[in-house]
Amino acid sequence: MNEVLPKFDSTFSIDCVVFGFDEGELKILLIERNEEPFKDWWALPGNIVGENESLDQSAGRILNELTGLSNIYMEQYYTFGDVNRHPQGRVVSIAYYALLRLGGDKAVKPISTYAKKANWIDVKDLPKLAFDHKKIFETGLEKIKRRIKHQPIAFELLPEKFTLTQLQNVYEVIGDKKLDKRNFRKKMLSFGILKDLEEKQQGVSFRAATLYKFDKRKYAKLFGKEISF
Amino acid sequence: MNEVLPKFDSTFSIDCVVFGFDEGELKILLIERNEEPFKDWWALPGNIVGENESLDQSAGRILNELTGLSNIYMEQYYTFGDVNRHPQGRVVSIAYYALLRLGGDKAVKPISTYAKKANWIDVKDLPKLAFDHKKIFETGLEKIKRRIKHQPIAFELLPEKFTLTQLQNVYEVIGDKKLDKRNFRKKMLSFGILKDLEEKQQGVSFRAATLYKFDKRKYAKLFGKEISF
DNA sequence: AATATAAGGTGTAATATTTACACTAAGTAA
DNA sequence: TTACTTAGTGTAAATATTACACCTTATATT
Repeated sequence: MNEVLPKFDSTFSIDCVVFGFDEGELKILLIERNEEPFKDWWALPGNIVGENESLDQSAGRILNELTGLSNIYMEQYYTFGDVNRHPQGRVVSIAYYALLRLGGDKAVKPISTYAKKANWIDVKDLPKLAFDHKKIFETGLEKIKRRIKHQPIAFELLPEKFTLTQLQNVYEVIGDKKLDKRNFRKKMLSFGILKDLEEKQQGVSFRAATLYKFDKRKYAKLFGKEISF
Repeated sequence: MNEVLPKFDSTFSIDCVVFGFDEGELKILLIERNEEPFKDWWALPGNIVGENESLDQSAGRILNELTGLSNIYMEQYYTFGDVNRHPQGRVVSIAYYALLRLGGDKAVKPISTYAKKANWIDVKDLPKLAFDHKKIFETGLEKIKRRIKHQPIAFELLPEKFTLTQLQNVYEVIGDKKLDKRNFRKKMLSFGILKDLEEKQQGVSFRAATLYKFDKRKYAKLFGKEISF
């Protein structure tokens, strides 16, 4: 930065790819737009960054307005800045993905005041999206596909207590590949980052599975050692 | 984006961490600032994004102005947007790392008109940096440390024709860890992405090593298979 | 021309990891 | 009691990783 700050018509926004996992399906939250441009189109939730907000704060706010939840797991992953990506002017958009637990106790219902309509939609069955949101989504999906191989993000998509089969399911759906049950369990348990809760699933037909939770402390101690799926 | 675009005093810039590798040392390009704020401090090369420039174009331009080179390997890796990161107003900065070949035929000399002074400085011996550039640098270094394990970016730091020892050196310096010569060669060659040029180094004292080049076509064919160091 | 020097280049055995594969156990529902 | 559905488990073969030391080759020196 070698000049005094020049100003021209430009601004920046956040767009969020909010992933949720439910019954073996990976979904994202889409909203139906109420305003031009792209009125009535489906779009990623997003908004302009406030004057006194950091990017992370802004993303957190958007997610909170949309879901009522705070402390959602969230990572910034790429910034989209093509000149003409927004028909009304230069808008650079910083993209975040968020991961959240759909299944389990409480289902997440998008808050209707945020947009005309908001729905969970299976990533395999997405409608056309406004702006360059298709590209933003695809980049985000690629990102979590890579990241799940080396970082413990799968747990963010599951309820706190989960079964090994559920966990395997997350890996299978995101990696788009069936995995061997015995090998999956052996490897996953070998990392030593799961805590056996010595507790069984409730309210299922048929044999109940053992519940586990992700052990953050033990994961932190791996420091440096790579986990790899 | 649900409103008409609001405007307030804000802008965005690009900052670049330009890595170069030479004789076993990993360096970055720093400039000495000529203006307030942080006059006379060392900083990452960067600039405001032009009105009609995409982010990638802007980063390319900055690197071209600085080095005279185009087609430098470059990746956007993170966007920094804390409210007070720039003392003169809200500036969101999109960070890129660039990798370039210092060694070999032609040394890269930073162009002096770009800044009062520009130097290659060993990453192990960096001065204090302006703004939040230390954090930007550290994030970038982390990024390439991770990325070099799974993507063929090491070659970008070497001349087109290189020896296996030089390549091993890149991995050792970036990974901050000595590697076994025989194992390194075995594994690297096993990927089948290096082309043996059947040609020897010139002008070295002592036994000349075989030269290789990175074979992009073969790498592209690996599609999906992961390379892993 | 003989010798010293410095880096290049190579193989193998021990260990660890990954893969492929199929049955029994447990709990629910009819 | 039986049928159904998912949970849970072990082993052998193949592959990948690690640890490790010496000879080769080209140049520089005497």
